[in-house]
Amino acid sequence: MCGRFAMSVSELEILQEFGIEGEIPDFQPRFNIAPGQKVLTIIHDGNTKRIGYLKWGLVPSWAKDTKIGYKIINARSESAHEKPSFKKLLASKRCLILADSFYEWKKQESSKQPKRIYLKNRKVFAFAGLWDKWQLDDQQLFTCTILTRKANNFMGKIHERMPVILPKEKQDDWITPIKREPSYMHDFIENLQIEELDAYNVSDIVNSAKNDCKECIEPLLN
DNA sequence: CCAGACGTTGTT
DNA sequence: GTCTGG
DNA sequence: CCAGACGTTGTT
DNA sequence: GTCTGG
Repeated sequence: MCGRFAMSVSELEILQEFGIEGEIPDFQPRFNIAPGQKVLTIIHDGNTKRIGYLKWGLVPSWAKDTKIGYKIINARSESAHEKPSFKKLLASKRCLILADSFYEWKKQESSKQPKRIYLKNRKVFAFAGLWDKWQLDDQQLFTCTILTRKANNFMGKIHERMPVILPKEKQDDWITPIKREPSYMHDFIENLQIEELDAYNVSDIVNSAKNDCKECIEPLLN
């Protein structure tokens, strides 16, 4: 699963890495992003690639209220193409969710050790995400969820599952403004090459989402 | 047909 | 135990 | 994901 | 909105 991550690189690095023009409103590096918070994302609206924020935790357009969002922070990529809640989003509401690392808590006998996982090349990357727009009267809400898959060999040492990370050369493909068959997107994900990952232990200061500070991403000594 | 769920992870 | 907040 | 709250009525 | 269960 993926329930916490970081996006601590500079604005300039993001603009360059994802080929975006202009600037990012309210930009700030984040060290401890939790469900329910805004996350930096890129979509293609048919004309241009747009960078902006979505709230993490999917609230489908049909939801009667927004409470469901707290639960749908991930979507299983193995079955998303046949689930009523995700099928249509997979066809036409795909987004990049920007990150430079994510956290997993490895279970020990009686405790949990938080770990920071990042690309071996240490670059900023993109999770494969789905988004939706929810509306009721004059309220509207744009939300997203992170697709997951079975852990690869490396991640398996830490956790059963892992987020879907898009290799750089597949990012534009993922957000192409063309409607795709859900099963096509399922195969697309299944055939992705999983990036080389690395990990280190971090302080349990990261446990509390109130601590959005640099110490969260620093290697734990001893 | 209508009613009711629609999700994930981890744990039991 | 379950829900909310971060 | 984890942490922390979770309730009412009446009185101050 | 769309799918499943009855």
